[in-house]
Amino acid sequence: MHADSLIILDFETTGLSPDKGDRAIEIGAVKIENGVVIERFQELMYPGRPISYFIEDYTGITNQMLGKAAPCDEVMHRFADFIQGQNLVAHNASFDKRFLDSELKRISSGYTGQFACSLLLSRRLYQAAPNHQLGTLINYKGIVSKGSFHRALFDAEMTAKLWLAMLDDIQQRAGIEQVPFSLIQKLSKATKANINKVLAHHR
DNA sequence: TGCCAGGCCCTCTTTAGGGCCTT
Repeated sequence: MHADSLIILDFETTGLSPDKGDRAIEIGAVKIENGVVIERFQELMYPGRPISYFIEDYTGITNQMLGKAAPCDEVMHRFADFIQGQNLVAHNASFDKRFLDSELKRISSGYTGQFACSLLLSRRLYQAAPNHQLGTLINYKGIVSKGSFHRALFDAEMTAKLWLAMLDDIQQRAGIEQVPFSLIQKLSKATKANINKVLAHHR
C-alpha cells in the first residue's frame, strides 16, 4: 500500500441504489501524491439502457453522449487497474463505495485499498459550515472552482482540493507535519465533542 | 399500480424517528 498517495473518486450514476439496478454512467478520479495531483481518470460509460431526464438534467450527461461511450464493463476494467493498491477517498464515500463494489463485482474484480470519507471528516472539522454538501464546503473554504459540479472529474478535483485543505487544517490543529491515513480514520469516527482531544493526542 | 437507498448522526434515543449527503 502506498503510504503517501491516494485516489479521490466520484461516480455519476443512473440513480441512488445499485441494489435496485442503478448503474454507473461516469467515473472521475485523481491520484494525489505528496499533496499534488499527479494523474487523472475520466470516462463516460454506457449502462445498457437510457438514463432518465432527471439524471440528464442533474449531470448534464445526455443519452446521446452515453450512446457513444464504452460499456461499463470495459471502463471498469481500466479503472480497476487505476486504483490498484491505493487508498480511496470520496465525498459521502458510502455512496461511491456501493457503486464501486457493485460495478467491480460485475466484472469479477476488486481492490485492496481502504475508503475514507471527506463528508464525515468535514462534519468533524467544520462544524460551523452552513451544511456539508461538496459545493458549500468549497465556498466555505474559499477554494476557487471553475467548472460544472455533478460531473465526475470536476467533483473529484474539488473533493481533492477540499481534502488537501482538511489535511492542512489537521496538521495545524494537531501540530504535526504528516497526517497518516490511520489518523484520518480515527478522526472520522470521533464525535464532534471529542474531536479536539483526538487531535491533541497526536501532538 | 406501487414500489422507490443506505449509512451516519442527533435527539424529545436505544422497544425510534427523521435530517443530511450522495445520483
